[in-house]
Amino acid sequence: MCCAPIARQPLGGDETAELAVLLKAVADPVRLRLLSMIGSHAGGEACVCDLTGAFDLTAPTISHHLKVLRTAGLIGSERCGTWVYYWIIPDQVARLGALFTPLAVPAVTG
Amino acid sequence: MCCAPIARQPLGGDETAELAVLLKAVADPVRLRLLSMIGSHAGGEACVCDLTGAFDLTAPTISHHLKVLRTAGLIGSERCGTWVYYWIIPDQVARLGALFTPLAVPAVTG
DNA sequence: CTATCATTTAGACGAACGTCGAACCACCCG
DNA sequence: CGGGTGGTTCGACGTTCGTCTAAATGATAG
Repeated sequence: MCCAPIARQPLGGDETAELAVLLKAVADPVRLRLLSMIGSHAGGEACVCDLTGAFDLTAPTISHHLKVLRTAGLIGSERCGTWVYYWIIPDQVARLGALFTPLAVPAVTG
Repeated sequence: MCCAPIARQPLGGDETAELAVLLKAVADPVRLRLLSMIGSHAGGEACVCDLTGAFDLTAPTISHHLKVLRTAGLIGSERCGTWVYYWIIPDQVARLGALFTPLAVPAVTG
């Protein structure tokens, strides 16, 4: 599956189950915004301390959402002294984009 | 917002809330598969009777998932005599694809 | 070593979700 | 009009999710 065509050919149960895990990870306002903030951060890396301030949520909650994104393979993290930095993993994110692109153009009568 | 850039600029709370609704609609194996089946169907329209057989789920459950997709604006439906037909709404689906495409390429020290 | 700050883990609670069975509505056929 | 079939709506049940507080881990400063 190089481009994950949601259309053109019906997806099987296994594929959708795997992709749904990925989609569930981003199907939350906080996580979507976190992903956006990390992805748009200068240098490609963002510290947790930069992210926490943007929400009216407690630190453990932000940490929880970051863990979900990391478990899904969408972001990576590394501790650098006192602070922890996060970055986007482009390949996994690209799968999401490629999923719906073929559906944007209507199926030309099969 | 012409291309929904998840990266390049951090998304606001309102945008993410709206997009999360769209993502939640497809963040389910059954709905993702339904969307795929409808999108890949010859002629661009699929009858409910064609969809129900592919799952080990009851008809009400399939109907529920179709309603979620329709409420999200991802598919349209019409009754044609005895059967009900569903089709993809490309514009709304395209938003999902455009969301992650800019993130696929790493932020060039933006 | 102790104090302090940044982050994660653990446990608990209310809300939302996915599924089902039963009942209901819309249409076709005699 | 009455019966049968295809789909949907309703109400309920168990599970999962998002959030919190409290406590634990890791790292720097004194």
